[in-house]
Amino acid sequence: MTTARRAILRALENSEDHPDALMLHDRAKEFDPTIAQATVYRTMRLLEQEGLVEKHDFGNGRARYEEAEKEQHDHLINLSTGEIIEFHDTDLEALKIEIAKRLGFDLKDHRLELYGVPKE
Amino acid sequence: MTTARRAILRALENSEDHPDALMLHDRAKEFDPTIAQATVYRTMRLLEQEGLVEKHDFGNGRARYEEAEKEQHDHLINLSTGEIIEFHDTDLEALKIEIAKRLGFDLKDHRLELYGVPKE
DNA sequence: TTTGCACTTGATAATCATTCGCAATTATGG
DNA sequence: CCATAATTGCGAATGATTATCAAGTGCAAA
Repeated sequence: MTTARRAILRALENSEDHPDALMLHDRAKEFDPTIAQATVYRTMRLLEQEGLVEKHDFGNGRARYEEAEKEQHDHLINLSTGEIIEFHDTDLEALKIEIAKRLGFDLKDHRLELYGVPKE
Repeated sequence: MTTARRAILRALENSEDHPDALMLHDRAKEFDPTIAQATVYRTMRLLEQEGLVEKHDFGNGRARYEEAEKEQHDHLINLSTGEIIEFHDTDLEALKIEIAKRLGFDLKDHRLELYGVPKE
């Protein structure tokens, strides 16, 4: 456990949005001003492998991260603002597993993103 | 409508898998040996904007394409082989729309990928 | 507390998919 | 056919991410 990693972890914990590597770098610099961008990438990869972080691609070319301990959820992206909304639906979870089973597979992972605009 | 575009379209029509830009380039060379990689990218971007092609990211760093006229479907990726299986589920479609509505959004687009391994 | 040493780091170069710039070529309307 | 606009091929540029490598750091054993 090093200074750099502590800084990145704190930056991540303080982030309610789903930051990308650049945002994390900026935020981590507050705790360790000399931290390098490469260290952020290395640490996020490490945390992802450890299962402590989830990496997402919301389609803007760079990966977004969030802590992984939370209960299972999916994302709705507000196309008007870019805001990311988390949601959970039990029926949906069950249906995903059911569909995979029907096709002859054990579901190992999945990814669902809804893209929408505010009603009316 | 140029030679290059005809070659790319034919390559795409002949592809049942979900080819990436490199695969399309190789296949299109069969019809137009001098075609450039950049032309494939340009053409795919064009076709996507026209709504004739769908672009997917199955998590291997490069985009995969498929014709867009087909009926709505999602994808299940076989983690053991990389094979991509298309499926459609009416309940799932309805549920996506319903969830977006519940959150106050009109669903404009969505992306669902299931990753699984063959049962037992 | 030192020391040893494996693990990290910062800086920078390398990679990989994709996009750009531009001169040369081709499609197309008249 | 001709003129103009659109498209191509090539190679360079881009942007996110990863690799390299010498220097620095955490930490367990002495």
